Amino acid sequence: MQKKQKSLTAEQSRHIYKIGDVAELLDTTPRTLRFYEEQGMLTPFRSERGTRLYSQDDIARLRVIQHLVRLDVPLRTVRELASARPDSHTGDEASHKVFELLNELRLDVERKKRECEDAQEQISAALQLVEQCFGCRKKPAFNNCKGCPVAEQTGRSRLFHLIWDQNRTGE
Amino acid sequence: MQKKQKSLTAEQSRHIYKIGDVAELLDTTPRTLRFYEEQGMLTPFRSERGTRLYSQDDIARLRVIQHLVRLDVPLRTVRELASARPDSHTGDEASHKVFELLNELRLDVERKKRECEDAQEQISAALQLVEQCFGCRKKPAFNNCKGCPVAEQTGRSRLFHLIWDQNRTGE
DNA sequence: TTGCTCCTCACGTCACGTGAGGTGGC
DNA sequence: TTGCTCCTCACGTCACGTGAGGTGGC
Repeated sequence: MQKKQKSLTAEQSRHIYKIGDVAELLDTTPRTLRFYEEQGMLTPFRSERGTRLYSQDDIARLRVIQHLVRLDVPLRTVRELASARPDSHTGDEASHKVFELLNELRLDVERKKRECEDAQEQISAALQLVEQCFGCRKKPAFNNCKGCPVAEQTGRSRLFHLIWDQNRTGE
Repeated sequence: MQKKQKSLTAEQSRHIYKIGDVAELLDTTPRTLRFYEEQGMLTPFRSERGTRLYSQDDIARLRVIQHLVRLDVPLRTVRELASARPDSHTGDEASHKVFELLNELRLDVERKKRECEDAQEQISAALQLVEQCFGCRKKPAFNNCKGCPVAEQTGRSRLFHLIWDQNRTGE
C-alpha cells in the first residue's frame, strides 16, 4: 500500500519538522525555539500560512546551541559564533573572529570542568559524613551536636559551612 | 606604636567585614550579597545603624553558595540545603533530606562534567580546523567555499553546524 | 465539527544589575 | 566638610515560562 506522495520541491521536502516535533526531539519547548529565532540564531523556513518548518540542518544547529547554553555560554556569544562567517569579508577575518571566541570558550570550559571535579570531591565527602547521622534521634542544633563525632569532622567538606548551622553561639 | 583597641565583645569582634569588603574579597557585588540574604541563605549581624557585618563563618558560607551557583544549582536547592538541619526535628530527618539533595547534585555535576569533556573535544577539533582559514582572501560563503579542503572537514566538530553557513542553497 | 497544533502578543520569573535618593562612619 | 560607603526601594535585563486569544491543518 503506497502512501500518496505530494509533489514537493527538493527545497520544500527538506523542511519537514514542525516546531512541536523539534521541541519534543530536542527535549525543549516551542517557546525556546521561537526565542532562539527572535535572537537571530537561525531562520527556519515558513509555510505559506506562517508555520515554521525545520530542516535537518536547523536541528543540527539547535543541538549545538543547546550544548553551548547548557555550559552557560551567553546567547550573545552563540550569536557571535553564528554570525562571524556571514558578517566577514574574508575567510581570514572570519577565522580569526571564530578562533578568538573558541579560545575563550575553551578556557571557560576548562575552568568549569575543574569546578565540577572539585565539587565532586566535596559532595562525596559530605555524603559519607551525613550518612552517619541516619537514625539520630536528637534535634539537630549546634549545642545538641557538640561532642558528636560527626560534628568534629565537618571540616571534611566545605559544604558543611552551608549545611551545618550558622555559628550563632552568642545570640 | 600601638593602635587604639576599642573594647569589643567577643561576639562583636567576630563580625568585622562590611558588605563592600566581602564583595571585593569574593569578587562579587554588594547587591548579590543582599540578594542572598533576601533569599534567606544567611543572616549577617547588623550594627546599631543597620550596617551588615559579616563573620568569617558568613564568608565561608558565601563561598559555598558561590561554588554552587557557578554550577547552576538553583538558589532554591541551596536554600533547601541550608534549611534542612534547622527545619528538621531529628538528625535522621535532616540527614536524609541532605542526602537526597546531595545525591541529585552529584548526578547533575557528573553530567555537567561530561558535557565539559565533550565540549573540549569539539572545541579543540574546531580550533584546528579554523586555523586553516587564516590568510584566506575569499569572502566566506557556502558557494565560495565549495571544494575547499576545510569545507570537506567540517564534520570533525559539531560546532560547525553553528559556525558554518546555514544551508540555504535553494534561496 | 472536535481536538490538537500553530501563531503572535504580552506579562511573569529567576538571579541578579543598575541607578535614585538619602543617611552615616562596626 | 568632602568623599566614600552604607541603606532601602524599585525598575531593568537575560533566557526563557506561561497563559490569552485567535486561526488553521507543510
